[in-house]
Amino acid sequence: MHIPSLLTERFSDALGRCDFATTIDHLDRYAGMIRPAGNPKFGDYQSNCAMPIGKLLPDSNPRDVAAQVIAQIQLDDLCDPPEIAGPGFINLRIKDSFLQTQLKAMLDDDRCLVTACESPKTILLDYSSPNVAKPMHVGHIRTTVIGNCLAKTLRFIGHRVITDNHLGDWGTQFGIIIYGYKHFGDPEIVRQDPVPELAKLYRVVHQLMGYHKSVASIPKLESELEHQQAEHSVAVEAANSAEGKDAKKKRKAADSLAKKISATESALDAARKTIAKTQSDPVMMQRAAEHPDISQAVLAETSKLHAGDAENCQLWEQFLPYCKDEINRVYDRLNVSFDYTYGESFYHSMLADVVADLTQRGLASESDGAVCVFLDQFEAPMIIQKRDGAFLYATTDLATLRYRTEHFSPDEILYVVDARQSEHFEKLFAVAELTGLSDARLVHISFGTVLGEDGRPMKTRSGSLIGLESLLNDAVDAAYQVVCDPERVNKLDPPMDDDEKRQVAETVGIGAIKYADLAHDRTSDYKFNLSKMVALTGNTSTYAQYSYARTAGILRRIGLTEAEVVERAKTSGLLLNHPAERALGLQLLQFEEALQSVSDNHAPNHLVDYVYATAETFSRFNDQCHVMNAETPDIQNTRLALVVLTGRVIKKALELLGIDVVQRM
RNA sequence: GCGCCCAUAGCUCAGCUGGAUAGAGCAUCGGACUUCUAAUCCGACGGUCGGAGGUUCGAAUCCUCCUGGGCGUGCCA
Repeated sequence: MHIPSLLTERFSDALGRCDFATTIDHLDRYAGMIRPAGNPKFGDYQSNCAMPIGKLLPDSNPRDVAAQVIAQIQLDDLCDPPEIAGPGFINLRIKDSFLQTQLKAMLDDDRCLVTACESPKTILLDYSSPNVAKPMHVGHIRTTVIGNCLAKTLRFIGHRVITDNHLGDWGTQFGIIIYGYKHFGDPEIVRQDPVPELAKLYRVVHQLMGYHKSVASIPKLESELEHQQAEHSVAVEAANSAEGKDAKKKRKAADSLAKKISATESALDAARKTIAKTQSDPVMMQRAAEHPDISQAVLAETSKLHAGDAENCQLWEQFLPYCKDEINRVYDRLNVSFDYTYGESFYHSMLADVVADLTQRGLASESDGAVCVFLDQFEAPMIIQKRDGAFLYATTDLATLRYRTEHFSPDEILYVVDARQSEHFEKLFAVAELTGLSDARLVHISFGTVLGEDGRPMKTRSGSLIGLESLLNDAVDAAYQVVCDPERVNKLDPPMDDDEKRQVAETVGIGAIKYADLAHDRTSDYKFNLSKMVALTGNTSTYAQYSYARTAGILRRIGLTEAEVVERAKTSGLLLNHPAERALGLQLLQFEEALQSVSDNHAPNHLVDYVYATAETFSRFNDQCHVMNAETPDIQNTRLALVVLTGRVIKKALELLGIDVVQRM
């Protein structure tokens, strides 16, 4: 049920019958100018087509155009008589009888009256794609949650969706683990308890690498800082002695130097912290002394792996399943899954061929020892093979694109990846175009950064990234505080046992993080605020989940199953008597509009907005329209039907967002 | 230097691709529970949409410039 589409058809017909039909091009563009009414007093929808058409006609005005359209349009079954307002708006109010008929039909439809799209496409979604062997952190939330939501929504709309988690399973992080295992590992412990042990080995080697890197960087940073400070004082003097426009310019230059100084200072600070962390631990200090060239050694282990060294390949094969277990634990908890998990390693054998192919066709060429694809639009080329012969992620992405094109022939490929990589994707898409690698529509679904309270990318106090699991735990703990608040829980009969409490806390806590992420516009950064996310009030998952629980509670209380409610409503019919009933009914029929908008714009926040609006409309209904004390049986049946439909729609919408519901909370 | 992105209420954010008086949520203040869970509902307060021009019936939205922030920028991913 997509009411604007219905209205668009009617307007299309009407416009075609108007006097100006032959003089105006693209009439359908104007027919489609249907929007929800800006204000309830104007009705439910409005058409804005008369204004632009009026502008195109020399001896006519928008209100005349609107009058002519209204004279031609056939809307009797759908709307009350349309009204012209303001400069030429056509205001439309949906007939109650239409809403009632549709809601009745909705009772029998497990798709909540969302029709499958007419021209399904094959859409491949690339999302999540963490590096295995490395703990998942806060940065993985967005790609995972947004990708999951888009995949579910597009699939529900009727597209053929293929999800592929492009794991980083072939990079330096494996060199790290292999090195750690060889030097600090205990085969027995790894055998018995592989997942935490490998994670520990990763942390140890990573810390040692960080330590040496920081030690090496300090003198450089210090001299850089000195240099910058000298430059700065010169610049300040120059600014002070200059006049007019010149002074302003020089002042600006000085300010930009000051900014560079503070950046260098914070880099120094971070390096010192890293060093201090290792220095405070005698065991680690000794290891650091014993492994001075650890970074190079790790790279060497990685190269050996890539070159097919027997021992390293065997270790990689041994460790990979455990690393996958580790991330799968998080996916299980997030309730996220993929059709395919071809990691980077899967494409390893195809990389040389990609380079050879492009070189042979004259599209790639050697430059400074590296193999590059030069693109007119970009200053820097896309490098596909390093001077030392190693391949890069650009190479892997090309190989991946070729494989996906050959095996899935997708109409579209969506890459759900951080906005900071947009230039990489522009280049990748340009190369794909240049080389004819794929005819699919390639889209970078970019997203902003998760920031801390201070507006800086979210980090722990010591400067490291925040682990995803601990974040989830915090959210669940916070949710538990709410769920177990005795004042609330005591109202429930029968009382909640510990098991149910824990389950509700898990569902609410995980939901809170996902919901808050999806609620923001995909492309903007947002500040992560746990206490707001699990808050009891406002636009949170808690509110939506609570609304669902209320619908379930009403049915429980009245002692009827969904099927029984549906049966009753079908025999007695649906009559919208109260404004709150009507508002809720209309809201429920707008589900497809929300999903369409998510799909058109790859914008999950539009679905969040819809969920919130639905929950809000239900709360208002719940406040004003009592079900048990309804004046007549027919009124009660109508309200029960609305309760059931609301429950279904909220549950389905949350499901598409990747969020579960509970029966009571 | 070059490129991309951003600036909306005290705070956190929307704003459906140019439409009517710019909206939510927090926060603040004031109302509403003998009734299906008050995690609710109803009001009030709060904005020169960073600034200046331009495009037109009409601009937070499109164009130009300015200011202030963020990110990226030849061998990491």
